[in-house]
Amino acid sequence: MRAYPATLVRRFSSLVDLSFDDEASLATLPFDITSILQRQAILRAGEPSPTMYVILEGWAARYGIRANGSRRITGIMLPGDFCGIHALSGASLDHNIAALTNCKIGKIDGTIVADLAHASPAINRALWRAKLVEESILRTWLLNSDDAFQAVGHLLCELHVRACDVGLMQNGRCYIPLTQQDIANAVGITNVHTNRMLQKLRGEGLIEFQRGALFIPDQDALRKACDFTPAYLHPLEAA
Amino acid sequence: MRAYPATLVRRFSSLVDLSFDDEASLATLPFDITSILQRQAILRAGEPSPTMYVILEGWAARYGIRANGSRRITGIMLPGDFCGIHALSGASLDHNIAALTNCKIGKIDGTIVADLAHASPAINRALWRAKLVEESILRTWLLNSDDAFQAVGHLLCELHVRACDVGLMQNGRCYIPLTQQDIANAVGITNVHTNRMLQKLRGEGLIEFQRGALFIPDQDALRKACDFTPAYLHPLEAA
DNA sequence: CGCCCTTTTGAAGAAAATCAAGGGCAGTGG
DNA sequence: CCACTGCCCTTGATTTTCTTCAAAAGGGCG
Repeated sequence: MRAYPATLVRRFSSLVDLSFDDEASLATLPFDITSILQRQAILRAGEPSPTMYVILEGWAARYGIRANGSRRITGIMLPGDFCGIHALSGASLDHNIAALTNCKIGKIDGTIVADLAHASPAINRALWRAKLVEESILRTWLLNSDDAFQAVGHLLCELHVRACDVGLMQNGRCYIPLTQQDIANAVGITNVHTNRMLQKLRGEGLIEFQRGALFIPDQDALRKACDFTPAYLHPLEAA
Repeated sequence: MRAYPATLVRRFSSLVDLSFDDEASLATLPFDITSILQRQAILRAGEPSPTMYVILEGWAARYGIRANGSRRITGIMLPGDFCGIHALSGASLDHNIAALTNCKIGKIDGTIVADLAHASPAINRALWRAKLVEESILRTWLLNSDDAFQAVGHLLCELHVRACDVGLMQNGRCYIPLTQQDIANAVGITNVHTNRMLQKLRGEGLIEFQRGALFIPDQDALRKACDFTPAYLHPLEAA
């Protein structure tokens, strides 16, 4: 049995230096835990929910649907990631969020978070930084979207680092619960082409990736091949 | 001679309902006006500037440089747009910002903005919403990046709406100071292909676009062809 | 006029999509 | 225990989209 508030504290701690009071506020933040089954919706576009959500367990994805019905994933969410920061500003969501695996998510009253942010500069900063990291990830996806090989490798680098950050790594391996179709939807290519890029990455000895289990034999080599630098994921260290 | 603070008030008003006090605070916000020449840098990646900037006149672009030296524009900025919201959270910028035209920008002490946001819920919300609109634009670019024709048309729709919003329209025409190379860098295709997509858009009677002057004869037709809906640019109306 | 920058055009080649089919693996049910 | 099913991964052949390379045409400006 994990203490879920720790997920929240760990995430905030990775973004800012928290005071004892801040930690206490976060640790005692009241939230309802909801279970979501794999491939089910967490939030739908247009919902003006006054609630903030935190992923406590499992993986989720933000995605949009194109006119032709195809789907594009625009973000991956891991334990500790927020969704619904838009709730703080009363905006409505413009994309969908669905569970990639079975998930447990915490629902938090948005006004409580807003009050907390108002009371604590550090928590306010953390929320901004979390959003800025999301934005950096989006810009990075755009930057890499020109070269499928690089984009696939870069995505795996990103997910590897983020999974590692939240303790999802065992023996240098982590389980990435994305099908090749999911990766295709995230990178903006077809599943067939994704398969070929993965084979190329495997063929060059840059990754081992089977049944979701990702192992990166030589991190520097992969990062160099994919032009990946992790700084944008860690604003605290960078500053 | 324009009253530049009006630019700021107009922008905030488009994001939230401002009280008289809020308007007064914004209108009297002290900022230094700096002129930037076309194609010159406004901010460079890595600068941990404690300053917030507002575009007062002219157009600017956010961009990143890839390992191979090529450039990708990840955002266009018009008068009233902020850059340096990251300053509020002490983060450093992970991309570059350069002037597309001669610009006038206002430099504002980040701590003053932070204080203002702390004192006024509406201003705080406005800053969040501004960032959320930026994020929506990024997600939309990702969503459209699979089809060059649609992406080019969609970008023109976006810029048309945004230019209109800030009063840059005359007789249904607006001047968009992007070269075809710029559009190519924004959409993630080559300038040659951009040229052909523009010709296709012209050939289908969807746009008139010469020397930067954009006219859209039938807005519905273009929007339908490019799967464009402007809601994401106007969070206030949407809510 | 001559220069520079941008747009346009053409032809060839690379990258990725599409279409279609087969193969592996886990779960289900007889 | 085995056949069946569904989902995902893999492969091959073909077509489309986009890039690359190269060159010419157009406009603004000294």
